[in-house]
Amino acid sequence: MPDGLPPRQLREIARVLADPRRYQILKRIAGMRCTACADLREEFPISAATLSHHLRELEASGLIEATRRGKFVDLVFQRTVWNAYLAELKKL
Amino acid sequence: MPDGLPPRQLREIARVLADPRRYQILKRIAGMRCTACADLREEFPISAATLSHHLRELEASGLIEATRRGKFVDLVFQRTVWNAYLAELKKL
DNA sequence: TCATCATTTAGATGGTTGTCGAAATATCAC
DNA sequence: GTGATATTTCGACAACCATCTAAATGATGA
Repeated sequence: MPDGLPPRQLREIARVLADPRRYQILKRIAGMRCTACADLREEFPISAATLSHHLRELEASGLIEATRRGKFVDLVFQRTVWNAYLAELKKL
Repeated sequence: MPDGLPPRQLREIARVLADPRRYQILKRIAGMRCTACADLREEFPISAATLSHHLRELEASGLIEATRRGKFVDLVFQRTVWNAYLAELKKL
């Protein structure tokens, strides 16, 4: 088992998780791989700018990875990071 | 196994956990039962008013219970709620 | 190149919240 | 009661943040 996440990242994740909409978006990405932001916009009543903002935060926290695929963006949940976060919370 | 926590409480917990100082305070309470706010004030450079504010939020989220004991306040970590929260996160 | 679609950036705004000092309340010791 | 100590409430302020619109960038296809 490698070391846990650095404190900085732990704080980032907790902060990112605090917004309900962002958490929903994360759940959706974790549930099925997303190939475009537009997929998400169909499910959440949110502007493109706001969605982009949330995705940037989620990526900065390490919970997702976003790679461009032509016009679209490929969003994949980083389960390893998620599990490391859960492991940290479990210590408490 | 009883039902999970209601969505409102899940959101509350996530929000409460997002503040680093509050998370530290929670860790301290979880680590050892606190019999006074003053115990915490010795460890964290924080005003009494701010500490009171954080404790109120922690209690409102259900993560701790606070009962008055004379001049002091007895703070106990609610591990059942914590475990329920972890169980919820684990679903993702 | 041009039109179009997907996404990001810039800038603004309204709401939330962590923080404090000061005043109020609660409880105990005398 | 009086005073001392512990905690809460009040009121205010600064910082942060989710959100939007509008404009810019990236990428495709004709």
